[in-house]
Amino acid sequence: MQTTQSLWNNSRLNDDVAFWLRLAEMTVMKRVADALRPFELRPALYAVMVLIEANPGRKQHEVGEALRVAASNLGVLMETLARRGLIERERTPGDVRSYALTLTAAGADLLAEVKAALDRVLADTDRIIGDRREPFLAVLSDLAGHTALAPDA
Amino acid sequence: MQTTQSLWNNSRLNDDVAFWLRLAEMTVMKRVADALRPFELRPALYAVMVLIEANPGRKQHEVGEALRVAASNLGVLMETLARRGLIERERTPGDVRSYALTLTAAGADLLAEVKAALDRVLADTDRIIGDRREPFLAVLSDLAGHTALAPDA
DNA sequence: TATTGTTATACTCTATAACTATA
DNA sequence: TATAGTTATAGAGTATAACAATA
Repeated sequence: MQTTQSLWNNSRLNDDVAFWLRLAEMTVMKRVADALRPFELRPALYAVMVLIEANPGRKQHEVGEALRVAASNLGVLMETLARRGLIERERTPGDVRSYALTLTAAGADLLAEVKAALDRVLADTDRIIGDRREPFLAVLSDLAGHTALAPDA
Repeated sequence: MQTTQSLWNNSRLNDDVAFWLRLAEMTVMKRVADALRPFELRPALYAVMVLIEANPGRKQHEVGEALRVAASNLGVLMETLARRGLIERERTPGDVRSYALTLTAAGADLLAEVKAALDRVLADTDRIIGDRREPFLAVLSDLAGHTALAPDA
């Protein structure tokens, strides 16, 4: 049955970057979400943990900017991770309003496990991408506005 | 301020296709959603209309498969479009259970307007992608499993 | 038995506004 | 005045299961 094939071939969507971007993102993120589920983590929570691990002591709104998560939504994510004992929030000395975010030992341990599990899933997508990885990432970064990589100088 | 830059550079996410895919998709689809809002359409509704226009008479579950939208959710979308008089659902002669989907004249008129508005937005992303368009679309298609393009022969 | 489509419900992520407290 | 973070609420999309009607 090649029903869906002809549907796409007849459609303007076949040439539409936006919707192929959407389909590809859905497919990949679904795999990521499935890999995270056994750890009771969702993509947003995992991304927060990775960023905190790589940048300990950062403030909440800094993590939010990097991940494009609104401050209001990030607060809930942080509360979830803190309540599970995976991250720690300490008031910064300089500014009492903000937190310094770090992973707890339990958080670091869990993250190591998660990364291993996720690597198996992402290895699959890496294989699909093959040697097109670098130019592909470049386009994605450009489309994302690469504000997270190269802010207006 | 280059706060977010260092956050990404220190992070494993910097090399992670899944999350760059997510950021790029969010950025582009936000523009699409903004362009559709004046017409009181959402991305999912627009995609349905385009697919019906290009493939008149198709059944509901066929459109759902092409767009990767579950039948349960697609029914609501169709009801929305039908109630606005943008699509028409006629029972197929061969199978009383299924619908033959077509755009109404009003639906076709609206879609033409929407496409013009959307072209202006997508032209912007096209400019960013430049001559990398073809290989970029190829990777996206591969990641999406290209089941919508080349079903198991 | 399998398929087409519907209904209901829950979950995830995002967006917005109003708010407190501090700088 | 501006910033850091919280709370509440709404919206869009997805996922699942149970269901009726038909093939």
